[in-house]
Amino acid sequence: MERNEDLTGRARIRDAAMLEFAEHGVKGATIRGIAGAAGVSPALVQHHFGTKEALRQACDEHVIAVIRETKQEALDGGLGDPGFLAIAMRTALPVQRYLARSLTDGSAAANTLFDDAVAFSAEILERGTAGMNEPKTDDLHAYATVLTAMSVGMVVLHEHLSRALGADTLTAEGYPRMALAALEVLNDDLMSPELVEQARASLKSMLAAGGQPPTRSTGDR
Amino acid sequence: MERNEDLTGRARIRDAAMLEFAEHGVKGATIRGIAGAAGVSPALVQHHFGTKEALRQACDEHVIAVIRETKQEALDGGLGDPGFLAIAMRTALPVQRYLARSLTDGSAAANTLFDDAVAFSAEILERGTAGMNEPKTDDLHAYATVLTAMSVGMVVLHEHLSRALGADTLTAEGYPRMALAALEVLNDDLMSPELVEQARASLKSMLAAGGQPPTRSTGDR
DNA sequence: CAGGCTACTGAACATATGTACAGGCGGGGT
DNA sequence: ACCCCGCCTGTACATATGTTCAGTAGCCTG
Repeated sequence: MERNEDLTGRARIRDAAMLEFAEHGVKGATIRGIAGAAGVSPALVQHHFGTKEALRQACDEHVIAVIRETKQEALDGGLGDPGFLAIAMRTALPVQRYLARSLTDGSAAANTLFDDAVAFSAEILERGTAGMNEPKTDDLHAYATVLTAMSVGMVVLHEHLSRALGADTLTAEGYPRMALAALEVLNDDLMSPELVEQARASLKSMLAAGGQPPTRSTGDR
Repeated sequence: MERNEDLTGRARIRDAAMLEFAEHGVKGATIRGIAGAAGVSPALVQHHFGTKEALRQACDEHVIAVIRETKQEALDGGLGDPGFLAIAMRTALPVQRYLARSLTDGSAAANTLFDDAVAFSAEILERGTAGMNEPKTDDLHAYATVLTAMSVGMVVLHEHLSRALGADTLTAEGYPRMALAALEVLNDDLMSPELVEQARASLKSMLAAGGQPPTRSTGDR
């Protein structure tokens, strides 16, 4: 499996690279910095990935794989409370930060990922699945695009969101407060009242606890 | 005035720097690239700004000045249709792109600008000005923060928005379609129905014309 | 054990890039 | 006329950085 190999060498470098890329940008991150963060020599990075650009592509592919995996998992287990936002919560933090940076740094993977998210969002809105209403608009594609951009934008701006709210919105500490506000900002017609109330209750309990999401107790993994 | 001097040397460099910074990031942009784009020698950049970091700060200060000026202008002339979105539309395109990049590259100016936008948004929401309703929420600060992040996020992700919609959302070509969808995505309670209808009508006329905002009926092109 | 393969390292190299320096050009004041 | 001063340029230099190369250690296979 890929996972076994993941724990050794190559994967450590790739994970470190994702963090460094996210922190300093593709151009700002250095091979030496990545190697240092991974605890290996700079030459090993070249040995495994050859070039910096190839390393970047490896990160892209890994992110795509994780996202697809997470999406499938969410679809199987019935998509959670506020849809996309919940999915974003699940995916690993380094992946999110790398993706957020890639969206402004520019990468083919980020582009297709965004476009896929728009298509997925449009699909869900169209055939109102699980408490999702079909919005009354004459431009559903633009609707889905804007909705996606707003969701993704909250991840891209997580640093500023977190600073303004006083808690990291990418962790369970600041996430519920942000998500609750998002539920109020967005149009009520999007979700059925029951689903809204369910999501709100779930987020409020998360807010009170300040800890892990409550879905942990239902035991899916 | 400052404007006369703006046309010569120093200002050309600063404007070129904003574009280069926006395009390649602070780290990715090079002195030589900026000088080339401005049509001057790399040494002149040093002569005027001394160091790359100082040039960056000069860009920051200029952006802050432009934003403040635009905001004041918008406040005096009665803030336009959908509030912040309209303001964003007005500010010069290079400024927006530079700001969007700075928000993810990290800069003190971008941070304070975002925080100011949140405070301004909260202020408007609190004392419902000009058709703006006070939202029914028990966490107005988070509400204002999320609303601001969503608005700003649309600018930050303008490249992806534009690709998905097939038209540049930072120009009058793609903007109305995006703004119309945003009006539908956001909660109706935010603005009074009259203001919503007014904004929608204005945007639709802009969409039909596909040209400049209706405030200037002199059709060129 | 021999051989080879893979993970890994230190040193070296070429280029890109920020920065400093010395000087030229043109105008305005004495 | 002379000189000073701001705008501007070409060149040079030190460093950062991506990349290459030769070589070592461990391990598996024959």
